Amino acid sequence: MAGLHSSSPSPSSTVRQELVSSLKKAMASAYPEAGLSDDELMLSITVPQGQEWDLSSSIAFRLAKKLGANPAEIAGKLSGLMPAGNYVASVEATNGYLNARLDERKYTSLVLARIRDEGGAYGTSAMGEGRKVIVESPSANPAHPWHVGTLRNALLGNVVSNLFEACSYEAEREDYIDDLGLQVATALWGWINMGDKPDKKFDQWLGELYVRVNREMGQRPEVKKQVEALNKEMEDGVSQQARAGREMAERCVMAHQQTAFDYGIYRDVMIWESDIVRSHLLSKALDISSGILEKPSDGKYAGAVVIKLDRITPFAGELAGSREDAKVIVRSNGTATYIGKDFAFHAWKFGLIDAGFKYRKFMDQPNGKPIYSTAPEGSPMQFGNVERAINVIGGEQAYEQQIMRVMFSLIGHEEITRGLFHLAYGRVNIEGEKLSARSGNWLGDGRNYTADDLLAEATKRAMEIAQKSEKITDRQNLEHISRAVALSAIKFEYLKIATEKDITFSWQNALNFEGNSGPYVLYTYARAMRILGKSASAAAMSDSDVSQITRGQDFQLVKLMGMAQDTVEKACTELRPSVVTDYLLGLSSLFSKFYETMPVVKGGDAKNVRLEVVRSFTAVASNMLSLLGIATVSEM
RNA sequence: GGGCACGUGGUGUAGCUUGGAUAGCACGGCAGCUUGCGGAGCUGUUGGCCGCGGGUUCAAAUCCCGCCGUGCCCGCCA
Repeated sequence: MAGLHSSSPSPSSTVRQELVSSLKKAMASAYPEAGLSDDELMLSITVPQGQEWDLSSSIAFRLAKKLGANPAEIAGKLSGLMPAGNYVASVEATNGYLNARLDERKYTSLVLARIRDEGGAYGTSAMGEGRKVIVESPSANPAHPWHVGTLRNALLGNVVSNLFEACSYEAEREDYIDDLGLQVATALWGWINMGDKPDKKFDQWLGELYVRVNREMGQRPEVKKQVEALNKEMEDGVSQQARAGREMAERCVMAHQQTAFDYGIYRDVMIWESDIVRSHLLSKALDISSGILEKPSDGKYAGAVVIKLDRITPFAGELAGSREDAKVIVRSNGTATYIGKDFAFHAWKFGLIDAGFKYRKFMDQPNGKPIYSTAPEGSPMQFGNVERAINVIGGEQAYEQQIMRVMFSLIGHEEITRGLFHLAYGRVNIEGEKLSARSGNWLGDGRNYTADDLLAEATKRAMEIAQKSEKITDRQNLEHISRAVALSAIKFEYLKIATEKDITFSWQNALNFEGNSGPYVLYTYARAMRILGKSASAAAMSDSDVSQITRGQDFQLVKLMGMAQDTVEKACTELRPSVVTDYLLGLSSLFSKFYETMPVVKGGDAKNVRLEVVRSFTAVASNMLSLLGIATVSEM
């Protein structure tokens, strides 16, 4: 049976290792003085673009520099000293490159056997064994629905967590709920004073109310004053207003969770801002950082607790870009600023201070696991206390995140600075306009720029196409299929764009199901499933069947399938979901070319091995898709 | 004023961390491919001073320096 994780090196890295040791031997014999490390050898190996060779090393160029010799000559000499190995069939020198050809039969056997044996675990890694990481996402304001920008955060957080888990880390999916602050006070003022009753999904209703109150505040200064007063009252945690605010926020978060569930996004724990305040985490954080803080008795910052920026800039020169000379941690009225609270919160995450949080079950999730939540009354549980934390937060907050990291260094906890990573993602704009929850430009004409409306629109579009499909035998299942296709389109569209880049949202792109898209990958998968369905026999492939593998599209596909684990490790290390989308597009495209040119069911002697390649493709594609939170369909 | 991020065919993008042999892919345009395992596909074609200028190197989209453009940030808001 397949284990939960693969503990062996990938087929691809197995053959690269083989090439490295062969290179090493050749160099030891020809150029004992070269002194290149294994890492340098490994890094010199690439997969060449052309189809002629399978692996290539540029190490001769590096050696040439060291020895003052001609690269072509060196490569020629080395290749003469590199005999065929287990998987590497031959090595030749071309223009200074060392080009290796794999034994396609042996290598195909290796890859196909690994996929067959490991099944759902194929592509996973033991890289993070025994390590725990917190992923904080999406931390949406509980005053309005998820808009198309919030969705980017939620999808990124989900995939990054999946990647960590695929690499054997324990990932704690955590959502920070800011139920205090002006945005909640604003919505609460509307809830109390405008007398409306919720007549639609609560977050949508509340968001529309929130926009109206913001307009009201712009016109009536007294409303603004009342909202600010409400904001202060909420912070005490015990007043009627504070309880009303929490209750409203909880209803909004429940509605957010409905959206999350629709998108197949789950989490482990919610940490509420009001519980952080209640826990007096701040004073504990101030205790451990007193050495770097000051409380000026006069001047601009009189009565506040601040950190002087000249303490920080020697460690992070880029923070010199401030007009101010200090950052306020605690306001003169005694309440913490955003940075203050976040610093305290992260001291808790890393186990530096104990919050004494109490937790209760917040709600059940469709994946069968409950979400826990901090709460005024509850029981202690084990959350937090990690050595690594990823904050999925918009790039516009880079400055504050950076200050926080430097603060940990300054109080002697360099390891926290190293373990804390800000996964900064680019903005999601709508038609060149900055998306703003407050202004209400997420409210569209007919369809809103919300995660809910996006999914509804995409599902509608998928349904239109599915209804025309003659391939869907299970007509009862149209709804399910359309939903899956729609989700694949949306998720893929977001995740394929490099995290740091800004996105301009357009309905046309969001509803495009062709080309480099999720539906394209699903379509390819469905065709593969059809081929498997057409061949009744699932006879195991034999050694003689492998001899039918050619050096054409079949072997190209096998080679790419051999790189699944490398892809997952790279995506996890670099926190880049687009590494996985790229891989899937390449895989699907190669598979399409493969079945277009090489008959499977009518493949004659090659039928068995080609069927095994098709089976393997479905396994690899489905494993990689599930990392992106995308479910497959067997017909569409 | 300063800081950070981004700049790749008409459009959207991959590659940049770790320099390497013709810069991948999609959309759009044009021309084809279904009595074949599924046309949400496949094939061919069109289109690129990799923002600009220097530098390092045998070799630069990739590294360094300087510009330019766009976005974001520099609050006792979050």
